[in-house]
Amino acid sequence: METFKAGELRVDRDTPIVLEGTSSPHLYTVLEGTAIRFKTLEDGRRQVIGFVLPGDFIGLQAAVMAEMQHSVTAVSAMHLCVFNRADLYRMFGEQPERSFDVTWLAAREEHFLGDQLVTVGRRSALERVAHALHMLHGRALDVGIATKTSMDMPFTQEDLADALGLSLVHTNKTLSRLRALQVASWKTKKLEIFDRERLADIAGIENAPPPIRPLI
Amino acid sequence: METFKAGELRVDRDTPIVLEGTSSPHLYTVLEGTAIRFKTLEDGRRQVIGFVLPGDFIGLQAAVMAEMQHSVTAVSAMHLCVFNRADLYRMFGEQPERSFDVTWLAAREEHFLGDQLVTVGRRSALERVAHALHMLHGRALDVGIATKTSMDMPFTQEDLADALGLSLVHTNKTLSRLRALQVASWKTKKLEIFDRERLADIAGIENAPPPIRPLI
DNA sequence: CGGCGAGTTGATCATAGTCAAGATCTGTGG
DNA sequence: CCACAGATCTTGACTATGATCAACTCGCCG
Repeated sequence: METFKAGELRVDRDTPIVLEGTSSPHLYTVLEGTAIRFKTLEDGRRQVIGFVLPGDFIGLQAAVMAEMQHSVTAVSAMHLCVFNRADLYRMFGEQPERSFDVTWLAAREEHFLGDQLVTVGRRSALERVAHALHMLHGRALDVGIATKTSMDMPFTQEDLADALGLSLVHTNKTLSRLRALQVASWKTKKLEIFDRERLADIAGIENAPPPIRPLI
Repeated sequence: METFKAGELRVDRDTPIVLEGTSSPHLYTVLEGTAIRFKTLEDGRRQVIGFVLPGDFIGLQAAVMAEMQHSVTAVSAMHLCVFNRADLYRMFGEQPERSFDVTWLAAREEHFLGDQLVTVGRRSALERVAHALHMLHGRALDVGIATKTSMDMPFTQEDLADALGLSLVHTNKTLSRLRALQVASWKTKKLEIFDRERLADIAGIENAPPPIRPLI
């Protein structure tokens, strides 16, 4: 993978990394920091379609299709590894293994989106919030940026609300409920998980361990 | 692509093609007919995460990841082209072009899901139904199974409701509204589009023609 | 003719949205 | 170190969109 590395990039919180409708000559993997993927309607309504954690790809869509279908903005300071779009195409010719891994990542992204769609389409507010916290904590554990009982939450409650298709107010009230239930508490950029078991239960998760990811 | 073709398959309406949580040794492209992709919660709630039309891939997730994350069931008689999972891996080594196209398809699927997520998360019932009809008609036009003013709708209203995160009853009432507005009418498996322009307008769609698809 | 799946319609209920006001937290400059 | 401003979070009161329940109709197939 080193062969294809074009450089590194550091960006601040709130920096747009890629924009919906544009085609960047670069794509990125996240070395450090977090971001949100989202789409915006003309009237300002926003849907967060995913959370970007270390190890994730940014800009694959633009590299493969003509242009990005969503925007990505940093929610904390980030450290990115930069690749050239053209090199991706070259890689498909030279490194079938890596190419397969890229497709794996795309399939995984599809999987996340499907899950999110079920959450937004068919779960109640309490289930949604529980599901989101469970997933975020689980993924953060995977990449080693969380402990069993707590993690940093660089997102705002508005980000979460927009991810879940709920209003900010209702999301906040639902978080209070989870706090009252002694399941999880999110205060001042810090999420504390008191009972991950129960959280999964409320979210309606039956579960299995997450798949092994390829290293990129 | 002929090299990798393992056979053909004909299935009836209501036949499950792949199941969530399983890994099939095959993957398919649709030559004819339609299907739905969906996920089910233990308590029976169902979320339709996509509609499968001719030219679409089925089973890519299972081929790339360990197992399928959603089920696919035929909603009309279908004619499928069958490939072996193992051959996909071989293809990545032998045909970089085709491999890139497969990744393109995965990225497109991701795009559809993102759109759907916006619809379910942030649009009103009327907007959702309008958006879904617009998209289905648009895609059907693309693959040549619709005219400018009408198309076959093998789905039930329950399928649509489950795709939009609405109840069946409310979906039905919203369809009545669109009929009253003289925009579109869906009666007995037939969708009629009276005013595609207006439909797009109600759905809140601004924009551009769909991307060119690679032939597989 | 009878039965079943799908679609239609009305009445009532509940979840989540909106509006509004206040509290708390954060960063900035004096 | 403090004061202030803007962002973020919190809580309450009221509203509205869509869910649920229930009954009925229609079309199709035996």
